[in-house]
Amino acid sequence: MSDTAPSDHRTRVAADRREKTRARLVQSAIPVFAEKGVDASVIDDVIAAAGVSRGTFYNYFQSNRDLLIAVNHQLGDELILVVKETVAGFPDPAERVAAGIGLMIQVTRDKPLLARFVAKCGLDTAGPSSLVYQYLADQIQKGIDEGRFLPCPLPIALDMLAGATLCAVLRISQGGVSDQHGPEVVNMILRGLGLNAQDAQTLAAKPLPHLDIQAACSLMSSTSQAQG
Amino acid sequence: MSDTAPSDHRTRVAADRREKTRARLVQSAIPVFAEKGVDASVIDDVIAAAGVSRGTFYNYFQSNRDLLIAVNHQLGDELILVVKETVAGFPDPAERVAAGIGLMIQVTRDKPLLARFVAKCGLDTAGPSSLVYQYLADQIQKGIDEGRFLPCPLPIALDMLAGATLCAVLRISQGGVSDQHGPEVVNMILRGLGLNAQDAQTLAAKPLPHLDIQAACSLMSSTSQAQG
Amino acid sequence: MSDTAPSDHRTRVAADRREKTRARLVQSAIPVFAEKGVDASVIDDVIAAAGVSRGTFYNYFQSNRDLLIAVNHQLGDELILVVKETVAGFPDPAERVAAGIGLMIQVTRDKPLLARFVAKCGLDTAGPSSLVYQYLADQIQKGIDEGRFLPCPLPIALDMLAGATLCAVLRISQGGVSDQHGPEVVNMILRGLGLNAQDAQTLAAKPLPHLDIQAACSLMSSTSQAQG
Amino acid sequence: MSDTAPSDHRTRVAADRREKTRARLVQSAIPVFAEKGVDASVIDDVIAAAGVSRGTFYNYFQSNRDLLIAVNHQLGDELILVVKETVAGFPDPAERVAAGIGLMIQVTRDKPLLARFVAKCGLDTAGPSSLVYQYLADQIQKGIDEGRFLPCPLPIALDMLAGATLCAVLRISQGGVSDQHGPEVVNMILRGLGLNAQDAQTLAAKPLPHLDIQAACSLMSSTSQAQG
DNA sequence: GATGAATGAGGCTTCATTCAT
DNA sequence: CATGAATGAAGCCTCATTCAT
Repeated sequence: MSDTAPSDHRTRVAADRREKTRARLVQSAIPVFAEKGVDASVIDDVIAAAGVSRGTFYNYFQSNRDLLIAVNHQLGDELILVVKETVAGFPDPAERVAAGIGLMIQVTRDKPLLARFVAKCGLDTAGPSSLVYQYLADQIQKGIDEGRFLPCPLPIALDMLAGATLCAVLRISQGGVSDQHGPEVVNMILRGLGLNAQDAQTLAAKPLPHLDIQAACSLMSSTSQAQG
Repeated sequence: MSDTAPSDHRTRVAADRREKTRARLVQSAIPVFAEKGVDASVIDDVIAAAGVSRGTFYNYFQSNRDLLIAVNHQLGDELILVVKETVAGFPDPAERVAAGIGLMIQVTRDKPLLARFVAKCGLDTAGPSSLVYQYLADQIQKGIDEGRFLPCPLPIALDMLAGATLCAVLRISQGGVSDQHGPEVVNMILRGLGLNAQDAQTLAAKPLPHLDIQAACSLMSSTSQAQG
Repeated sequence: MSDTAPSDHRTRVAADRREKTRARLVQSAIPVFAEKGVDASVIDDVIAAAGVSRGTFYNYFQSNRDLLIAVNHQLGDELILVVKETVAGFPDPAERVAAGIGLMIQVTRDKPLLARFVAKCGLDTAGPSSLVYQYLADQIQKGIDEGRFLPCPLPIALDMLAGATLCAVLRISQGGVSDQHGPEVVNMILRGLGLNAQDAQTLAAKPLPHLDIQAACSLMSSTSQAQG
Repeated sequence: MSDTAPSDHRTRVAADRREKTRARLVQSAIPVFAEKGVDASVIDDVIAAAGVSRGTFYNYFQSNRDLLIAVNHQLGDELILVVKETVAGFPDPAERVAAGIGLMIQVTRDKPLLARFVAKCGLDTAGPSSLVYQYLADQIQKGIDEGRFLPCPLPIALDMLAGATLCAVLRISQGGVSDQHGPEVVNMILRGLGLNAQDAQTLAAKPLPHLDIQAACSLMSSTSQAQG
């Protein structure tokens, strides 16, 4: 009967198991990178946290660096995707940017572990090849085209935006910032992009749309667990 | 006794030699940190470059970290001091900030080694305790008080400024940026701080004052040597 | 019962498949041993080449070593058997030895893979227990008894013979030897065994009988394939 | 006073220490290679035997292989040199070869450790670049030129000679050979090279000259110690 | 029988640091 | 003070072997 495709069954079961173990490793890696940084020796901690053997790690990742890339992909790209969808409804590119940055900062406020991860790994991680850069570049270009932002070379706008956000997250990860931190950062960035003070203020102060992060990001559950 | 004088002499000679060896070590460390980053294994390369023995290194620095701190102190603080003096003549705080950031970016353009060092070590290094942060905070506060900048929490302004500048330097360290890169960055930062577009543009476009960096920074000679 | 026949059939089919998989493994192992040597890590390469899973390997061989033994058996013993048959027609033991060694060297010339295998594994493999030693001992003893060879302790003759041949094969495996290499080696060995220079020369120069190696050795096909 | 050249003194003391440690490592390595073979993992045993730390090993040798090369150099080249001198007095190249091989075999009989080393590492070790090959090639060529040996390609003579000797040593290392083993091997080799049976027999039977091996070979003491 | 994920012992290598000279 | 050999903890990585499916 069900003997028809035993190899198919076995194959699928194996693939499932593989995927699960891989996910366990990636998830376990986040707090470790968050604590020790990009260049640290990480494998021992990760396999301990994931509860797998040393050898198993090397069945999935060739190195430290490989693992970091996987984590970045999952964290970074999943995050940007959900933010992107959430702000897609806004017709004004300036508002999309404002809400996008605001949401990013909000998420890191809610998930201290994530904040620390970004603080430790952000620069090495969020290189120009990442989705974040791609997406932001698009938005800024549109904003310039539509006359919302003042014309300027994209890289410079991106750097300002990314740099300011990164430093903000860094500060958040060290604790003790007010609820207004996010909006203030957004405000300043918008002015930098060329909005007048009034518009920047107004956009930055708008309530953020709801972000269903659990639904979108496989890794978020663990990050909140790990830090309450 | 008659021992006083010769002993003094010997002491002074010894102190001189001590200082020289220490300087050699610090200088040799810069390219190594610039190439390998903050967390890398560094001592072997440094002592090789400085031409001293392993043991000697530990006569001057207790550890890796110690050395990095020394390098940062020398590079960062010396740099900020000379910039500070150079821009002290401007009565307008906005212009002081503009010229200051412009000069910083200019220096990293002229000294690729320095750019790489900042790119690799900047975040770890230029913490809020550094002179840079102290000085900038002052300037921004004054700018706000004098109505040149829009009011905002200092940390946020500092983060934007530092983040944008750091990312700019990072980009410079990777090469291929135009001569207008610095001014554009300054322009955007000034707008972020609250200048209107016209003023920001004007200030950012002003020619930078001359910076006699050789005179001020003991380490600059080596950095330029190493990179032509 | 009526179960007898189908079960027999199934059994036979299963046994066939077993034998086939085992042969695939042994064959795949030859180039790996030839390249990496006796002590190297081998299993991964072998199962990859054979296209079977890790687990399957252990259904056939208990260990690395087991596999090597199987390969040796197949390669060594099959080879000696066909050589033995081929030279069985010669009445003169000296001629049997001459032709035997000549054929061995010829085969390694034609099959570089085999040469490399012998070069890497020969000493470990061709111990005194192997068929080769058994057979050669017989022949030499007969040669002594018939007065063709000078009397001497068998082990010494065997060592000289095996050592000279092994080194010759090693050299062949490194390439660049002339067609006369085999005959010259045989010539020298025969002299060592006690033939006079003239007889040695004559026997060594005789054309070798044809050896139908494909017919006799299950593994030869693959070895030639692998090396063209 | 003696303070004139303190650095010279220090330097020499250090160099002495270095040389001693290196020698300890090389010596300790011989029995390990002899027991475990060329390809084995050897470092742990060697450092244990030498009583140095893991790190120290890497101060002297980059790898397993490096160490083997050093051992070979010391053992092989020192041995060939002393043998060479010992037989230099004989005017007849055939006698030089006979005595040389005889001495080699004798030494391995007297030093079981050495025999086992050669047995395990000989083929990998005594490549054509070694002094042994160089020296033997010279002798054989001279023998041919003087008409003592029959003309033949040098590589073939070398291979026969080396192969036969190597196998003889292998057998010796397994124990239980008679005192006549050496002479018999020499006898057969000489015949192979083209001496007539009578001359070969006579030369092989001659008593060997005395070899003061302790005096010549720095490592011999330890090898005999280690094996009584 | 076949599969392949998981294992973990075993070996390798680096490098900050110490210390006798 | 300078030297540089020695240290050894700390990480890295491989691969023969097991075992649930």
